[in-house]
Amino acid sequence: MTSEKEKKRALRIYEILREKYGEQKPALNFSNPFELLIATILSAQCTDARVNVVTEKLFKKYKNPKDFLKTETEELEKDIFSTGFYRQKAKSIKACCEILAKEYDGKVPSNFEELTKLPGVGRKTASVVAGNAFGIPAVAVDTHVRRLSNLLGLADTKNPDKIEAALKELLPERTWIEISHLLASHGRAVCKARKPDCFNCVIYDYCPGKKLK
DNA sequence: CTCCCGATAT
DNA sequence: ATATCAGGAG
Repeated sequence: MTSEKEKKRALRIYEILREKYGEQKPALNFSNPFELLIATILSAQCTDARVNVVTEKLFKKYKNPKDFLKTETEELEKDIFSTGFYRQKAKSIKACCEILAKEYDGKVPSNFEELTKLPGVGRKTASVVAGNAFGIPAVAVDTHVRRLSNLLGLADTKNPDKIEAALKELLPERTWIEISHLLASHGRAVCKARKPDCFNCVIYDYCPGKKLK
């Protein structure tokens, strides 16, 4: 139940953000699909800035799934400690690498469904990898996208899967990968969770959830 | 719904 | 000192 008017409005929001923030690339540093996969797993409940600090050293030490498999879990836990949830993440990465090595010849699968089956990889992580490593249209719903989508009236639910569906319905496929980045960028820079800077918001006029006058 | 956990803003 | 931030699995 998506009217043309709503689609128009959503596209307008996209265009304004696109104008302000320009070409978007992931805030996570990576140089190949495997690195993006690992970085995105680490980014769960952790800022991208922190993940980048950790991966700078991490990717010098671990180049491929086998490198991770050669290492004791305890050592890996130390290497990723500051990203939080380090036991879970170390376990996920190990299990992930096991599968990549055995079933995918050490490569990262390039389709969404296969990605989702990997340990520690949910729809958000799978969308990030599919979109940014392989150019497959996908909408990654992280906490920023969730918050801004609701604030902007692009979605009315806390359920990430439904937000993803709503954004895909509202916006043309060519904008899918970018809209996640744009909403996240705007969420980090201006429409911050703790203290939204509505004064400096370029989409203020489109925002029913504005906090300041 | 609960557990997993450190970093940072206030 | 503590509230808030940031996803996935069971």
